[in-house]
Amino acid sequence: MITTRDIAERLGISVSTVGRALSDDPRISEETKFRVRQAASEMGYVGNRAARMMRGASSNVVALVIPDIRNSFYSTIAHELSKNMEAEGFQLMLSETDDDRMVELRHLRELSANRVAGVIIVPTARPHAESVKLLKAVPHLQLLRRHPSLGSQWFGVDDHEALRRATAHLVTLGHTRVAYLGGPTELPTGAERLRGFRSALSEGGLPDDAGYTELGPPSSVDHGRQAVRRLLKGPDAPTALVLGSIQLTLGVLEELSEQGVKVPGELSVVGFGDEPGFSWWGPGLTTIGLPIQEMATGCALWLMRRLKTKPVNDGPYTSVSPGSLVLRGSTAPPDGRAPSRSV
Amino acid sequence: MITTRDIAERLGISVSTVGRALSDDPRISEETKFRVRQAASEMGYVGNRAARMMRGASSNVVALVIPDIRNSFYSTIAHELSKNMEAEGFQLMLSETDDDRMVELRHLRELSANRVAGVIIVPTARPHAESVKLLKAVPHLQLLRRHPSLGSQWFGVDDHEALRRATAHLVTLGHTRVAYLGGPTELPTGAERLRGFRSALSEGGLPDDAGYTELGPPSSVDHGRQAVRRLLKGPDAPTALVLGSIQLTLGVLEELSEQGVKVPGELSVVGFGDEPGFSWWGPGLTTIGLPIQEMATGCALWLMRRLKTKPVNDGPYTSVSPGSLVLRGSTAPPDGRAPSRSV
DNA sequence: TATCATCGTGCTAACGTTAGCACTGCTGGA
DNA sequence: TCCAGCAGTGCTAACGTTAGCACGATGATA
Repeated sequence: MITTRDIAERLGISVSTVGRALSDDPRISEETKFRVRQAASEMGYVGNRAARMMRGASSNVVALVIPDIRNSFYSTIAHELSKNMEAEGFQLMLSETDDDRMVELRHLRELSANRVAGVIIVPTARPHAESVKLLKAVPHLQLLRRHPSLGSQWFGVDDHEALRRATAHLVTLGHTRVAYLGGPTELPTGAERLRGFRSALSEGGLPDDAGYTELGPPSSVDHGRQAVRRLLKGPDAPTALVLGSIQLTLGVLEELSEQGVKVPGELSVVGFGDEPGFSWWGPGLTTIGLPIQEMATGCALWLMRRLKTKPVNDGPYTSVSPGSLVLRGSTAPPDGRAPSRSV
Repeated sequence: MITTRDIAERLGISVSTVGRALSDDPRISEETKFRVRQAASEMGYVGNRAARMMRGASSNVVALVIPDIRNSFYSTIAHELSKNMEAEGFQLMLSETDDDRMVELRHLRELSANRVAGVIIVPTARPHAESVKLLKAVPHLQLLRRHPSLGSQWFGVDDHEALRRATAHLVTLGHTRVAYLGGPTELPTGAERLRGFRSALSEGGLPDDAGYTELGPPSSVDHGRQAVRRLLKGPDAPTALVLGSIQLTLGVLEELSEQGVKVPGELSVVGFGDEPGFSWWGPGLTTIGLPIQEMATGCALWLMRRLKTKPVNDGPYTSVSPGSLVLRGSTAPPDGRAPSRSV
């Protein structure tokens, strides 16, 4: 690897001059700068950020810690972040936790060792104590999920309100046997979504738990398939279903397609998220749309500002986006008056 | 930030001893090791990889340079890589080029400055000369696309064969007006896929270009929609369509759904890739399945081995996976004898 | 008793870069 | 004529870690 020293020796000048020329220091004459740049380019010099960091410069790497990049929700987040940060000269480190707190911890250790400038994290349900410690030493931001021990910088969705609206839509249509399939209440988002679901039921004068609630691993397509199979069994099967996770929605849609369940005739469905394919699924999936891009851009801007300016305004910051109900064909009154169609 | 020096001072020993204790050097007594580890843990010491790198250690970061992480093909790749590398103690840096060679160059500059240990890249059509230079200074691996100047380490799909088979399937069904919609021939993959398409037509005794070929930006869902709109206009519209990119496929499916085109009655369709949703689109999309996981794992293993062992076996290496045709309901003979259904 | 290997530890230099200070000529004002 | 000021450059130290060498103490061997 070529160093400033190599350039200095070749030009017969000092390393200081080379360094200053390369950083466009006004004290260096234009002629010297030109010669240095010329030589640097010819010799293929690339500055060593590790060395620069040793002199106190901060890294230009921001880490994104998420459960699974294959979840298109997170890949959209990653894309938006990457785009915004590239413009500011930052690079993105990607760490997948698979919702495993020990994997999360291992990643955070590595990220700390690499002295990343900042971390955007979708934390696991109960982060390890050491993870908390490591995160606290770095500017960080929680995304979607929120764990009290990780501070109050948080960007997320109003999960309660989103699920409340989705469920209210079904209740208004006249459904009384409404099921919910979502993530475990161990996750703050899971708890909030379930709460929203129940609020809507209560407001509609329905019992807030009639045994139509299935909770489980939120990132498992397979679990979605199995759970919906269980829900639809039996004489008192629900006439409507609200979902609380993208991956579960994918599984449910696959299963309903395969079983040929008539939607919305036999079952009305409200999905979670708005993936490519949701619009052409059966009669079109009514779903809870999430402002992913806006959130990601918000995160990026917040963190960039936080990293550029000294830690001035590090007070609590939360940004809550509402989510919106996208109405398509998969919801109708329970008696099936609306056109019903097998999927 | 806590350093080995802080630990040394607190324990009244030298930094050398601390360093050795932390790296489990056999020369240090167990008692000292214990005290050092204790102190390090208490004080929240995290080794500084930048400093370690200055002493010649290599970084533990591998970069993945791709057009767009939202493309689920690439997110699957990223996931598999990340998983495999985490197990070996490596971290993943994510760089999106958006198929822009200048963005690609900027990323490669940053990656070089950060002294990444290796790079896995899906190169743009014509990488910048400086990009080539930068890549050559680092162990790297081309994925999917292959540019001659970037060396001969390459993992990819047999695009020619995949498209040939897909097209042959349609020709065998009796289609004579078969259209292709894919990426530009500027991209090696685009060229190969088009060649495969034409091979199948020739083998079936059909003219290998009857004006049913549309090439364009392969990552643009919108372009897919527009292109299929153009293709279906006019009296001699094709009766079958083969696709050569995932994003284009997504666009085409959306457009066909919206326009209510009968598939496979009016048009038989073979998609590219196998996304969630392809199975429930209309009658089920017949599509070209890609061995994404296998490829990603192959890449990861190759690069890990390359990074662990000294640059011994750096000869040309290519791995070609075939791809497989997934038969579903979207293809049928052109006269529409098969059950036709509007999507 | 003298010599020597062994164990555990300390000192120092080096990695590449940058910031502070020092130095050399030169110009211009007193 | 002398000195202040300035432009342009060089020297040196420092960042945190690690490897090479050196050192003192202990126990074993001749």
